[in-house]
Amino acid sequence: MRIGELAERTGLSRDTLRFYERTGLLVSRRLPNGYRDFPPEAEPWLRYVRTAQALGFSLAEIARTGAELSAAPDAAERLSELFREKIALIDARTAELAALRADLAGRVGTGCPLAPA
Amino acid sequence: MRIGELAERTGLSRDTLRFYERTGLLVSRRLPNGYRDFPPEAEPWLRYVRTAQALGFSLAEIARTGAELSAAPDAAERLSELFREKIALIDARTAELAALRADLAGRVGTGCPLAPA
DNA sequence: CTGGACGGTGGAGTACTGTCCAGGGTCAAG
DNA sequence: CTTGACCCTGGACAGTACTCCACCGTCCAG
Repeated sequence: MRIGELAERTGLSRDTLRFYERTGLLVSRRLPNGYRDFPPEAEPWLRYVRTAQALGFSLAEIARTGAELSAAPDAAERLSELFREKIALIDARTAELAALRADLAGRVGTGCPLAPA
Repeated sequence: MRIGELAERTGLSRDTLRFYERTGLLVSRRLPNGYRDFPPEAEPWLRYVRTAQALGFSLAEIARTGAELSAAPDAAERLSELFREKIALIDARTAELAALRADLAGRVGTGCPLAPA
């Protein structure tokens, strides 16, 4: 698939996709005319990238696990493992948010809401 | 309180505090010798800044609400309101994370974990 | 065979959030 | 009066994640 189609499917700009390729986050073959040719997996991969990014990972970190992944013989199992790690991270993040929420809720309506918790 | 003390109390660097002041996130008086003199409220305020930052607000946005706040006659009530807004945001964020978690959990162990959800 | 959509490259620029440094002033203790 | 801890300023630099641009090639429809 060429860059325009991938851009439309993922909602990312062409420039962003080229940028991702430069940083190793995305790979492509080249067509005889020099155009990039992305595999169909690029689309779900980019969805995953968004997820990881939303969890606070930098593009460099995501690229690193991506590279590690394509080198692994048991890629599917490794990826499942990554997903489990991300789930644990989400649970931790959720707990942090709950604590923050409790802290803020406790301050609502106090005379001096900026006082130390 | 001088910058060194505030830095130590908040765990931020002096440079970061000066940077925050430049961007309007923090205000200070000056001592006769030119040293910054921060009010005691600076410390809880910076804790609040951290919270807002963790929720994804940019420093500029935080500075804006801060300025608005100190201009408001009913500062305490306005701040309580801000807290309630942040709580709503936390709830939304938590829901997003739950959806993300469900998505990932559904993909764990599938033969092709990168396939569209 | 020309126009327009699409693709390529290299490089500059942007916004944000700091971090570091040189050069210099302030102040209290010894 | 010197030393050391602390403070000041202005400005350069860094990392992240894009975004935009000029200039050029490719390809297909009419």
